[in-house]
Amino acid sequence: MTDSQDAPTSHRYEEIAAELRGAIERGDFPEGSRLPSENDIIRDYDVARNTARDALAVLRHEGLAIARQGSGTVVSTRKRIKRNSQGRYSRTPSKVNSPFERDAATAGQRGDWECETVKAKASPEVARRLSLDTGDPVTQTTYRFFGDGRPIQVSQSWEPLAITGGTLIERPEDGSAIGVIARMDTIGQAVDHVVEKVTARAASREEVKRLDLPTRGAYVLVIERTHFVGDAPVETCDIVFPGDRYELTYDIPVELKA
Amino acid sequence: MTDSQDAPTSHRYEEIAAELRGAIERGDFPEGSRLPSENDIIRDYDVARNTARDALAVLRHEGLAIARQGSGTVVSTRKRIKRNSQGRYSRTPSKVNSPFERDAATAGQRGDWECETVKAKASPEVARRLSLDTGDPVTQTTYRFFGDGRPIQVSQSWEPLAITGGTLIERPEDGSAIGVIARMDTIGQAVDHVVEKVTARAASREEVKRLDLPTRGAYVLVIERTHFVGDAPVETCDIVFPGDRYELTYDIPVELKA
DNA sequence: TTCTCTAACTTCTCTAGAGAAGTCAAGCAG
DNA sequence: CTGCTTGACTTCTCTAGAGAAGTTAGAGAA
Repeated sequence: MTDSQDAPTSHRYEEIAAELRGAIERGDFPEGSRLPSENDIIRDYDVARNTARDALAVLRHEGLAIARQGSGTVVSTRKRIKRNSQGRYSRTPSKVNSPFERDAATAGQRGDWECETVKAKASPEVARRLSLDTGDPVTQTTYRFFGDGRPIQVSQSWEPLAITGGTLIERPEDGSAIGVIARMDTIGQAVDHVVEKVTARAASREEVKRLDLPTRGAYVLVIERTHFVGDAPVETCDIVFPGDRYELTYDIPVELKA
Repeated sequence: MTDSQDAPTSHRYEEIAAELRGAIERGDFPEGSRLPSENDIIRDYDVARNTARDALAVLRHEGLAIARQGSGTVVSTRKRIKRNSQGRYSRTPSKVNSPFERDAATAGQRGDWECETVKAKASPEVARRLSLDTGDPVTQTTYRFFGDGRPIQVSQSWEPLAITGGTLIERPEDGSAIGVIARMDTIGQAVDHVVEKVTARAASREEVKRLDLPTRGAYVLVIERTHFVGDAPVETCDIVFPGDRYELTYDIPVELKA
């Protein structure tokens, strides 16, 4: 629930942040417009540079503003991209677009992506998630997704070569089947459930670069996803989103009365 | 995936943060132990106070450390509490403990909670989520959950009085049935699915207080949950977790071949 | 027109302080 | 032994600068 009527504090940087926040919510600064610069705030409020920076940092952290060195601090979009698990994991996916493209279209954005596949050896973490031994061969695919040209999602997927090696779908971009479930079906692996673990954490330096996030204080949503055939994992994947830009929806059925 | 081998930077505060992070990972500072104070860092690294603070801020933001004014900065626990949707929404829940208590027990913690119910009028947001009109009467219940005595989850739930008013389960703490589904069953409302929307955002000042979070840079995971009988919502709820302390798991079935 | 350079911005990093506010243990008064 | 005060810590807020690094619009050259 939104509780933006925060109590007043006696701290100068909070006061300035609250004033700017109010101005943004009132519409004085529409999306994409420039907020007062550090020097403007220093002059207008008669404070030191660090205090002005702290005020802007509050707004940045709330996801209300984005700062770019040399360019200024602008009001960011507050619309979240909705990612729905419902209909995402289907045997018969759409032939014309991917779940990601549909999510982007729902948010009024043009979806686009790039990917790269390499053969690698399973790290201890990947081995654990795929029930392999460390060092076992896997295909590792790195994706980057763009919304209207700006990166909004990165992910990395691993599949055991013991399962896909030598088949038509050894590389995710090969073959005509779209999506892990349809691809695995073509080699007789019938995925029957998918597990998604959701966490939030600070963005790593690598993610800051790849997702074009602010250098200080950015956080991300991470989905650690695994496709299963019975108890056997056949694919695992890390999906990383900018924390303030996404909304993940899960629709959970409740079993009927016994 | 963990990528803690971040590239070196030419920034002093990042260097200091990297050294301290390394020391923590090496085990030099076990969980709960005190990190060097600002004054220690000023002396040891010959930097200004703000630079020392920036270094500690990096670790705080990563969830590696927690600062308390007057007391010091200590290494925090990195174990996440696992919240599993699997088995959470059941017609026949355990009689002896709640899902929350089981989650806490799995993390080796003693679970405890407090709650308070009032009658209220639906806000526009609550009305939208419950398909009511703004101002319609609802019961509003506020919960706070504790793990080993420390607050680790707060939530607020709303139910339309039009459904529960005058029944035995008008207030969630009344009656013998535990959980929304079992309670609704006793008045003939058969919940058949639950929708959970997961987002991450900066913690509000209110949440900082109620969850005992650091005053700067804290973020939370939020689940916006609604119980449905067919298309009709019968309960909606906001659940707020400290962002770096939880892991949410969803198990999604995949329909068999048609 | 198109390209390049420059000057005037912007944010980011950092120094060197000061005082407020909170914590905590030691020692003292009862 | 119990309760209170005191003092030595701690982090937090803020001042008043400086230079580095990145961006951008406009002037002038080709």
